[in-house]
Amino acid sequence: MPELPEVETIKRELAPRITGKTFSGLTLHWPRMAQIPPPEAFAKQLRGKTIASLDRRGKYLIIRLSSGESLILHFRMSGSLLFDPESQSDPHIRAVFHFDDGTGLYLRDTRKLGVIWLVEDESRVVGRLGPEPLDSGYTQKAFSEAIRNRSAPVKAVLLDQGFIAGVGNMYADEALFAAGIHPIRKTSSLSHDETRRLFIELQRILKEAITCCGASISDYRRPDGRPGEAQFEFKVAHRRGQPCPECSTPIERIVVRQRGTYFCPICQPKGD
DNA sequence: CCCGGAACCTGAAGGC
DNA sequence: TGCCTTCAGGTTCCGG
Repeated sequence: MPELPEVETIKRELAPRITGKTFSGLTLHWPRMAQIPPPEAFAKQLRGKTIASLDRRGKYLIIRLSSGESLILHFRMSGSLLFDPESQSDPHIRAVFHFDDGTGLYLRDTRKLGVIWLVEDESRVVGRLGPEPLDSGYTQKAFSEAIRNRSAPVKAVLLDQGFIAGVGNMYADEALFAAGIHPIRKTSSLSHDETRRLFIELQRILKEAITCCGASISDYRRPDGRPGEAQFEFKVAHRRGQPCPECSTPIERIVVRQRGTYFCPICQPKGD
């Protein structure tokens, strides 16, 4: 599931390979992925345009074109963006972005939930996102003040893309474990020290996952097809029943806001 | 406003 | 072994 570290990895590894290339066509095997413009107009609008730079906002990959437009992709649950893959007839390839030098970008997405846009105004797509957790301008003080103004379970607030951009299920669980906070604690009840620890640990977890090139727990792959390795650093995420690395207590799984949530009942006390 | 739930999807896993 | 059900989760939308 591509979250911030996975999309950041895609951006970093893809940028040197495709910057400067010109789109010559688009094959949409699953047309419904095209949001704006509609599928029948997408290829025509993209053809002939050149890639100026790559960027990321939250879990969105932004491919900026020299025309001023932006090609934006969201991988949702199972998407990967492969550059000239070995198996170009893979049945899970849902779209192919062709370049005029014969190379191409292949969007592989088993569950067909990924979406793409081609827009002049990026804010139509990413305009409601909250701050970037690794933005140097986003301070621990701003995070702490904002999160204490909410009253929902802290896990739910971390997943709210309008509160903070790019944090998904895996890294929310890892950050809460590292900060020693139970996922269903109300944010309004968190102490100043707890919100400070949460901010610091969230940043550390995300940075380390980027260093590991993301987590390949299911379909996610890097543009060259190799898996990431951040999943080997997980202490609670997807580790139900396995011993906590700190205290050996079995990791538990509960459901918070319809999402599987992994935590250590000893290291992350619920309190009252 | 806030929350729960459904829908979108398919492959894997679990139950009997 | 095999059929059927459930689950997985990012986002959006709908209803209470």
